[in-house]
Amino acid sequence: MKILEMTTQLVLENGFAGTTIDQILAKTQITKGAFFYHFKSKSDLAYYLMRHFADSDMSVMNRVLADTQGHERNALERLIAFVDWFVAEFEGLNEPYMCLYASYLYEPEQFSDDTKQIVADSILLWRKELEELLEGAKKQVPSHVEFDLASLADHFTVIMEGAFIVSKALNDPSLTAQHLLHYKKYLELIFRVK
Amino acid sequence: MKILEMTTQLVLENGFAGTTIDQILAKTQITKGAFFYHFKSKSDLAYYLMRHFADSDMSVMNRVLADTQGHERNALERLIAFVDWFVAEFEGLNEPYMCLYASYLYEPEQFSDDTKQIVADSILLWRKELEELLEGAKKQVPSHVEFDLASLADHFTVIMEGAFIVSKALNDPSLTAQHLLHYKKYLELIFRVK
DNA sequence: TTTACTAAACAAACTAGTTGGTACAAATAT
DNA sequence: ATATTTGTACCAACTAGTTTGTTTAGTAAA
Repeated sequence: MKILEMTTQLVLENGFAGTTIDQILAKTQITKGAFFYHFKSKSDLAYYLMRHFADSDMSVMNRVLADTQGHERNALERLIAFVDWFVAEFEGLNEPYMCLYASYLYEPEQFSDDTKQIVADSILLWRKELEELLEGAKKQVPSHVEFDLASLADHFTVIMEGAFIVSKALNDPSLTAQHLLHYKKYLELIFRVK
Repeated sequence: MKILEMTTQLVLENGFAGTTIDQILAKTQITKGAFFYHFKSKSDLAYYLMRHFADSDMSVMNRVLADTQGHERNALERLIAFVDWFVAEFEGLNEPYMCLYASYLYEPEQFSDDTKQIVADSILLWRKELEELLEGAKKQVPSHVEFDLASLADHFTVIMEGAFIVSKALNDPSLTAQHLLHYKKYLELIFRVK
């Protein structure tokens, strides 16, 4: 929905508490009446904003999983292709990407448990899917280095989120892709790819 | 200062825009008169809050740099000892650590350029010091893997910041140390330790 | 006598949310 | 086939409460 997408932009710039309904009205060109027709309250908006963001995020993840399914015979190649997709995606940006999960996590008192649960569930879904990719690679190429599957899966998300922050701090969008390449290199070293 | 430290806690829970001066007065047990005696405005507070946080951060970094100076003869050991210090530090926490840099970066419109510059400068100081540690290690143990010094230095900060977020999302303080151990393992693989 | 406050009242601006209405299309009744 | 009702989507103006910041008059101590 247009309102949700435009408001997400405002929230990423001002924080949720720092975004006023009047700002949303000015940006989306709707009236207060229309706003409260669609949302019971500002905190109701917070919930739908996060649902929308998480839905998009999950659908990107699933699309990339589907797109890399062609590599089925080679699990390690598929894992690398998955990471490469995001490298390419973030190489194409000309301003730092920002994530609504992180935005909400840095003002947690503003949100209901329901809303925060969406964040946790989304991150656990990234863990689950990456864990499967890693497991496949591990079976195919028994690694000489020991590692915990879930933790190495989370490490992808950790690097993404951290890269968004450092990119933003230094106003250098290219950093995100660079740090994903470190994750890729780490995997290659673990699986002793040449 | 007591006010700055307590207010930082409030800001990390509510965001800066979401923290009211009345909340600060309630928490610090000072009066409105005292608050405006110390700070010209709320945005003046934002600046001193960040200065205080960055000063603490830089002094931790410098203390750990000094503490690991005993390893001078072995640059790689010193680098690893530096990382290990933070692993130990974050292993000892029983609630997720949160960083004011990230907090400010996720509501950038709330702050003056001066304030945001402190964040950028601090991150660049981490880069500078880690770059030197990495350079020492590289000279000592010419690595078989190619890497960019600045980027691998930033990668430490990236992993820290990302780990704070994932720790917070899953409410698992132990994750931060785990992900720093991934950075350590990555360095060991790059420098073919073991 | 300057520094560091306290207590309380106050104002101007802002903010979330309400109210009472309109426009219009689809469903239902006559 | 026409009239009436119903529901959806919206608007403009208003209200109640909050928030930042000021002011004033006074206290305690170094």
